[in-house]
Amino acid sequence: MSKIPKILVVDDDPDIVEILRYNLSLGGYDVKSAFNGKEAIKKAKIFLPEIILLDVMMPEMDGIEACSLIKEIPSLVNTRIIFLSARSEDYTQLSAFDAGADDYISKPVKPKILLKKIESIFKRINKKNEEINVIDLGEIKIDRNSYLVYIKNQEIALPRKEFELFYLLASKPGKVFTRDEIMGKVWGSEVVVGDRTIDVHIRKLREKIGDLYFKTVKGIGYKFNQ
Amino acid sequence: MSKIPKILVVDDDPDIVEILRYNLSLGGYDVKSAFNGKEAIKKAKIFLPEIILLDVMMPEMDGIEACSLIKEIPSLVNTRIIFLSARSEDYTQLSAFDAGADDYISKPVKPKILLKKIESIFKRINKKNEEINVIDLGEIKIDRNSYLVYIKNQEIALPRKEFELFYLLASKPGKVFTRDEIMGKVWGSEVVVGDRTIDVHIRKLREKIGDLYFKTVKGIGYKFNQ
DNA sequence: TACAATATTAAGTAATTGTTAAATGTTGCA
DNA sequence: TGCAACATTTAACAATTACTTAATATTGTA
Repeated sequence: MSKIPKILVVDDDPDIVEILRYNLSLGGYDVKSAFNGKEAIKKAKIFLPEIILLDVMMPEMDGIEACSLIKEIPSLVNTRIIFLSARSEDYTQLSAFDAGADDYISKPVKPKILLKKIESIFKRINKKNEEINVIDLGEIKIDRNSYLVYIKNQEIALPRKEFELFYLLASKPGKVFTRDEIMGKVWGSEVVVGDRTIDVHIRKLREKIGDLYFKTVKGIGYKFNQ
Repeated sequence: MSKIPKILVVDDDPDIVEILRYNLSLGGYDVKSAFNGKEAIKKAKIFLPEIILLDVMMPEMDGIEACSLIKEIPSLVNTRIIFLSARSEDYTQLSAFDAGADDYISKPVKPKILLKKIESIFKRINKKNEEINVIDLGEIKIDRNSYLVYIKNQEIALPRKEFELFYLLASKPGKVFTRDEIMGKVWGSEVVVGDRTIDVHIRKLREKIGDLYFKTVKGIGYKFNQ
């Protein structure tokens, strides 16, 4: 599923391009480069990178303009753009974000920070692609954006663990989730909590959402029934 | 609404001034010129140009100094300054941007590039003035141009951070913004401030805008509800 | 039935957020 | 420059909410 992540580096200064390219390659990314806005757009269309590192200041077409144009290309709507800026003042940031930038890094770029930032963006990308933010089962809706649950159009707010548990079970109605599975996905595999914890949370859901929806499968786990 | 855009050209070399003036006039701009930093400031105050083309190297007062001074004149805060530099080395760029420059063009100036850049800057200016700078939710209006908020037609001035936070939350009513998200977008992903900073700002907003609008989603973040 | 698994409570513990006031930074102006 | 006004951040503590546990009751099934 996961191929090598692609990054396009754009800066008019060949030295900077080289430094970035070197560090990113070491980080295991597939890197290509461009030296001005026009070239960047041309290459981006073909290369289809997940991330573009874009210098703000470039002759001919500056980064902000390039960013605006890139954001209008359908095949690149999901491409994240990170600005490289010489200063981190408000003006630049604002223009950058107006133009559709997703983040920025100030020069001089420190390799560690760069890699960390890139990594966190990829994490974000993958997370976003995996998760569907709204589960809609007709009578019941679960909305990750607002962290709300709607039962027959009535709004219910759930605490985090309850929400996550509900979200998990409702993601596949009818499927039995084992206790281990629930533990791993809602609590994380490193957390150690007692056996009754899950039961208590199920109980709260039964209280708030409705008893009938949650079926115990003794010896195995739980399932959600519509 | 749109009158003829005004540009002030500043260079100690009369030939360059003449070339620029000629080309910009052809491009349909209202052009005036100055031959040193002092004269530039004097003329800018009266002429109120949208853009100033400023040579970096000039006798008496260099472009960077002039730029700093211009940026301090209230009536010229929105004026964009473009540097003309003989070389595109990092040092010059850095100083220039520290001084508040918005862009630069390296000499020799190619007319086509110049006009394109000027055009793109005007585009940006106009875009900025018109565009998404106003959030209108009926009872509540948030105007980025004036940094003012209107609640039931009552005007409220907010400090920058409070404004940015409010603007962010109100940009997607109902959406929960995680603390990380808020941190990244309002404070910048490189800034490190304590945990309570966001809470304090939320508190101020609740005080000034209204308690009900801002909902805490414990363990996740905050959301704005209309 | 017996007993292992789950349900139910209430209470304890932990984590997160709210509230202040004071410290620190900024900015504009005399 | 130095002051004054304001903005921002911090720190300490309070309040709230979430989560877990422990004790006990109940249930389902071999």
